[in-house]
Formats: sequence, C-alpha cells, structure tokens
Amino acid sequence: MATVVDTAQRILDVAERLVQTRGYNGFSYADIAEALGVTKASLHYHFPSKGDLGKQLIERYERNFLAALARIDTQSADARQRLRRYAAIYGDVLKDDRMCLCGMLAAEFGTLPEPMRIDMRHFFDVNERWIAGVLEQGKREKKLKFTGTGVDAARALVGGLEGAMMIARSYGEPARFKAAADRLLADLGV
Amino acid sequence: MATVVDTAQRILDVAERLVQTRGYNGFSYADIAEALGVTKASLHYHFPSKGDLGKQLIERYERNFLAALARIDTQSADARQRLRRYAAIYGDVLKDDRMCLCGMLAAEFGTLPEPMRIDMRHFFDVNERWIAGVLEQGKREKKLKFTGTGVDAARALVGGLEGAMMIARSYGEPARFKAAADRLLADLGV
DNA sequence: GTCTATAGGTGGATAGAC
DNA sequence: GTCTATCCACCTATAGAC
Repeated sequence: MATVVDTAQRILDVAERLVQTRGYNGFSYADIAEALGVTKASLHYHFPSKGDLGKQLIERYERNFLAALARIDTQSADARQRLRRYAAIYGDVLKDDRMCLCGMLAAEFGTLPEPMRIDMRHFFDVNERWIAGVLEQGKREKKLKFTGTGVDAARALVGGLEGAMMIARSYGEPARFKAAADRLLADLGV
Repeated sequence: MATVVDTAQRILDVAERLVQTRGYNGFSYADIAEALGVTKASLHYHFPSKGDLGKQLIERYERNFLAALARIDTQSADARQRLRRYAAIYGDVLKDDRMCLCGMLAAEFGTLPEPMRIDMRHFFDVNERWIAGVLEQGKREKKLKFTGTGVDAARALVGGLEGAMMIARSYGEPARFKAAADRLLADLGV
C-alpha cells in the first residue's frame, strides 16, 4: 500500500514541471528539495542519480500519454475527432505554461545520458505509430487526405506541433500554437 | 583593422556550435577555452558575462541569416524556389549535426536572461516577415496556395521546420527532416 | 590581450546518525 | 525514509601581474 501521496510520485510531479519549463539542464535537486520542503539527500534515496530521475520521468510521461490516447480511442471513433483531441493535449500542456516533456528533451539531446535518449525516442515512436494508425483509418473512411505513407504524415504532424508549441511558449501566446495546429490538421482534411 | 582571425569571432564560432549542439545551459566558458587553447579569464575580456556572449551570439546569427535571405532574394525570383532554398538552409544546419540556434534557445526560454529572450523573438519575427512576404508574392503570382494570412502560414512553416529539425536530430536522421519539410512546402503548393 | 590565482557559489552525490 | 554534514568537481566571474 502506497503512502497517502507517494513521495516518489510527488518528486516526479515537481521534477516534471521543472523539466517542462526549464529543461533537464535547467533544474537541480535543490529546486525539487525546496519545492517539497525536504533535503537533497532524501531525494537521492528515491532517485540515486539525476539520470535515474530523468529516465523515470520519461517513462511515467509516456504511460500517462498512452493512457490519454487510449481514452481517445474509446471515446471518439471518428478519425478527424481523434486528431483534434490529439492536438488538444498539446494545447492543454502549453496553457499550463509547459513544453512537451519529450520536445524539451529533444532539444537537450546532445547532453542526455543514453538511457534517456532511448526512452525519449520511444515516446516519439509510439506517438507516430498511433497517429499513423488514425491517419490510415481516416483515409480508408475517406475522411482524411494525405500523400505518401501514414508514418511520414504522422512525423510531420508531431514535428509541427512540437515546434509550434516551443515557439508559442516563447511568445507567451498559446493562440499561436492553436493557429498552427489548426492549419496542420486542415492540411490533413480535419 | 582586425587581427588575422578576430579572436571575438573565433570565440563566437565555438560558442555557436556548442549552443547548437548542447544548448545554452549545456556548455561553459571552460569548453570554449579548451577548444581555443586559451584560459577562461581571457574569454571574459571579450565577453564579460555569459549573457553578453549569448546575446551577441544571437545577433550575429540573425545578421548571417538575414544575409542568406538577401542572397535568396537576389538570386531566386520565383516564390517556390525561394521557399525551397529557405528550407534548405535548415537542412544544411542539421546535416552539420546542429540545431537552429534560436530553436535551441526557444526550448531553453525559461532560463534565458531577458536580453537574450528579446533577441531570440526578434529572430523569429524577421523570419516570419520574410516568409510571409514570399508567400504573399507567390499567391499573387498564383504559384502558391494557402488559407488565412501569410503571417499565419509563415508561422506554421517556421514551427514545422524547427520541430522537424529537433526530432530528426534526436534520431540522427536528416532524411526525417527532409520528408517533413517537403510535406510542409507541398501543402503550400511548392 | 592573455595569463595565474582565486573568490564565492552551486552542481550531483555519499556516509552515517536517527 | 529523512536528516546533518561533507566531498569534490565545476560554474561564472574578478583582481592584478605581465
């Protein structure tokens, strides 16, 4: 049985927001310790090294993301509606003043430990696969249109959403993201 | 008269590559000093603080970028060709294993000193303006197609290129960028 | 302009008491 | 599990000699 609110999860909650707002190289154990009112040493009990923390951060983020995609699958049958809801996830993250965790880590790729790199790419892999599936479904049902493979179109969509999100955040204008996302979706027939 | 090879420029050259590969929070004066065979102290003579260095880095990057756009303007009259050459600039940066300097800084926005934030946004402002101009030219000449304003379409293009670049670099696959870029251009009628 | 030397701070991480 | 205390490497930055 877990504690009332599991300590490791609370650490991950704070660390997640820190990475999404300041980046993996932009926060320290001291930041988390201060936010939770504990010492740095006790954080090391739960996550021995920063690399361990980072890796678990990505894995939890992917699990939560996949759960959100599963909800879309069960609640929305229409391909166009599924894509709209997919893009809305990004928009909600941005309205909370955050970048996508993995978009952030992609920028910091050059300094990440290998285990984090692998997990980060896996996040994009599963995202692309899910989108590609929706795109192909939409094409079969003649509700979506795109040239080339579903995977290629999916990659362009993910890249477009991540980039638009990153720039919109620098301007503090979530509307910039919305405009770009709507355009990307429109090009797919949404 | 400048030295044979101006020291400040050589510092900026090394720092530029470091930011583009490791990020602003991912390099130190020690890295530059080692690469140039000088001490950290002498770097501070040329750039008193890291914020000064970062700011001058962006300003030089924007000047060089604008010069490249000016070359496109004089050498290519066709709107479609101009966009292809614009996207090719990004592709060349990526093939050199670098991210766009300002795309990198956009990710690190949360930790940047205000002067760098201002310069970074200015880079995107001038990029968007240039693209918007090309898009509107192409629309008048009935060679390009897009809905809404040229600025909105320009923003979606910049975001799409930056995001695709960032992810392609994480996979070490420049081809991923090329595929996404071609798709973004195709949606504009290129 | 570049050097040596160093200040003053923060980084991640560990040992051992409670 | 959390604490105090501490280590050592690294960070940005400065003073002052050459």
